[in-house]
Amino acid sequence: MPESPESSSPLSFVPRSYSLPRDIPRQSRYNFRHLQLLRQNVSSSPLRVIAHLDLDAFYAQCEMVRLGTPPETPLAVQQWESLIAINYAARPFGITRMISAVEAKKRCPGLVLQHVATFREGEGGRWAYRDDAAGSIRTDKVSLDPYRAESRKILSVVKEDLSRWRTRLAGVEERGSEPWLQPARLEKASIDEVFIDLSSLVFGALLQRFPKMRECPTGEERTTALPPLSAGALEWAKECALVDLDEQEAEGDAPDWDDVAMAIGSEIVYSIRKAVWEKLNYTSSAGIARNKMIAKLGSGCNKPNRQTIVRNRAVHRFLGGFKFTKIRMLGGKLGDQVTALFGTEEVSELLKVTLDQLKARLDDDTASWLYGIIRGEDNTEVNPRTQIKSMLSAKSFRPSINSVDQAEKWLRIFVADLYGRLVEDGLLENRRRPRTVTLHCRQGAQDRSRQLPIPTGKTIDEMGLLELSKTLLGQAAVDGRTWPCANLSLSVGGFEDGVVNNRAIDEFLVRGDSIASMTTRSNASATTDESRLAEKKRNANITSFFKREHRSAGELGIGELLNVRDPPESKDLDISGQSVDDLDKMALEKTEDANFPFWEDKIASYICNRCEKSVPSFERNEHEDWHFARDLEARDKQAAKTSHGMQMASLRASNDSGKAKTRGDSGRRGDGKSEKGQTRLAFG
DNA sequence: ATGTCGGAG
DNA sequence: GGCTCCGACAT
Repeated sequence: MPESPESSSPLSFVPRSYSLPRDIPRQSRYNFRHLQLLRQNVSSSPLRVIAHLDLDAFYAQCEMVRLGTPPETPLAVQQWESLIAINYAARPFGITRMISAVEAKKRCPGLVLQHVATFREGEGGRWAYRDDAAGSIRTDKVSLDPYRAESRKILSVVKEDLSRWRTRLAGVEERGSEPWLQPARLEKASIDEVFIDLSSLVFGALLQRFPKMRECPTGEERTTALPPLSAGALEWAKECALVDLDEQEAEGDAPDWDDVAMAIGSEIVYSIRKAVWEKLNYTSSAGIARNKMIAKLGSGCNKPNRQTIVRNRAVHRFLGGFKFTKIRMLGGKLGDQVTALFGTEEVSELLKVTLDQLKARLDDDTASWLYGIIRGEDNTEVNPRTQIKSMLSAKSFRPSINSVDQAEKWLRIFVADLYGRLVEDGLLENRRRPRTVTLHCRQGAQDRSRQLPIPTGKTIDEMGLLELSKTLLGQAAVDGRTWPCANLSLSVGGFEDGVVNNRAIDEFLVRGDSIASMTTRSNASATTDESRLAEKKRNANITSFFKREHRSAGELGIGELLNVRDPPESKDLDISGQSVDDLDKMALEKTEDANFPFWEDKIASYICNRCEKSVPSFERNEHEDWHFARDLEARDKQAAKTSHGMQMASLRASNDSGKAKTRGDSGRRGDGKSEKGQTRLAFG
């Protein structure tokens, strides 16, 4: 039952206190280099913290908010005679997605049934909520615009809260220059889901709350272990949705910094969910873990309105309890194939299969990926792409339609739909425009499509799009084989950015790039001299940025830049604990500039013994950290490869022969080609 | 560059 | 089941 995160029970999901060691210190598995990787959201960092945030029964909540129905009122969203979303109040009545509206009403007479908004033939291309929509399948087309609009609002609240965190953790006002603390990275995964890479914020919080962590050594010393934590250092609130630890781990054991990182991540996520609830009245669920795959599984574990933390020490037990078909990419034919090949759907069973056995039956890439993924390995990046790549407006016809005339009526509606969305996307401001328009139609099992370039230089308007789509329809219908048509759709794609001045782009590259993305890029394109050069250049830019920042920060006194202050939200969220004493004490310790992680004041250069390039000494730490990150990535490079193609290749190949093969150059290995079977991280 | 296919949410 | 969105591959 939806309720405010706050009202559910005060301060759930949030650790009660952090503290520094007071009993027997225990060596951390992590060192200062690992800590530094966190700063740039490097995906191979063993301290990484990823959140997956998922709105509960999203379409249903949108209607609850729009109609103002209370959380305890059962409500379902209807599309023609079927249901596409059911709120949590309705679920106890046995209402599921695949029963009919009539059946639902029988099971729960008090159910509020709200039909989705629709476009209607001859009504000016405007969607509306209509009482008679359910019976108007012949004249109406579903519109998801209201949900897209809510999705955008929610996303902006999430962003706002994340940026509030960054500001607080950075500890200085933004002054128009690059902040030293990277923003959290956000990936919109679908209309109701986002991934957030919280690593950089967690880094900021660690430095803020644990001054010891700022005493970052230089050079070889950077592999010095992080300060130890004592057994009672981290006390989780008892309501915390913590996944149980693996068998060989005990709650009584001293936590390590990855646990602290998760706790901080959880706190940030809690504050985001709270903001979304308070500002927009939506409840959400979340998973917090070291990568996207686990975070995503976690967010589904305690719905609705709960967040689930999967600590690194809990990953194996957590995953062991799942069917592997729940893992992304294994929900389809690849999953079926694996099930058939190994006679099980359980992760715990599949864990017994060796890598070689997997490789005997799947192509190498798929086998390695599968081997890693069921062991909790997933280094895929949180991809900040926010830009839509294509837009599609479609309608299924039952019964089918039979003429160009009928089809053209729908084209008008498609065009109105797409045009409205293009405007939202920035068409009018000339920020973005599509290059192509495509028409698809289906006749029986036969799919066909026709595509045309959108004339460049001319403004795109509804008339123009309609003309193009009519042309396409004409092309598709020449042989008459398109009728009867069961499905028609129009899409635009190949978006290009409008005119932006070059200086802005330049600046964006410098500002937006991180060591993480540089590393990724260099993996993607086998490292050429050019790319190496480009990397170095960016690296230099980043370094010089920090030097700049150092100087301006120097005016304030370096102590201020990273000064200790109250943990954000500490009052609201009751985190504090006794750690304040420790923090105060540590704050008094004078921190030397040389101890700061990101800069040094030397001018000489040295030759890196890894890549044999000359590197200015002041870049040495970054440079070595960069190699370190690459080494980590190289270890599970296979796992990091995404897999859509692998699936297809593997499936296709397995249809031909017994064993799947990778084709083309997709099997190319990077320079980290690494030993077979050596895909696990040393940490985690 | 265009068309086809299939996966996922 | 309908509606999107995406990416790989073939041509």
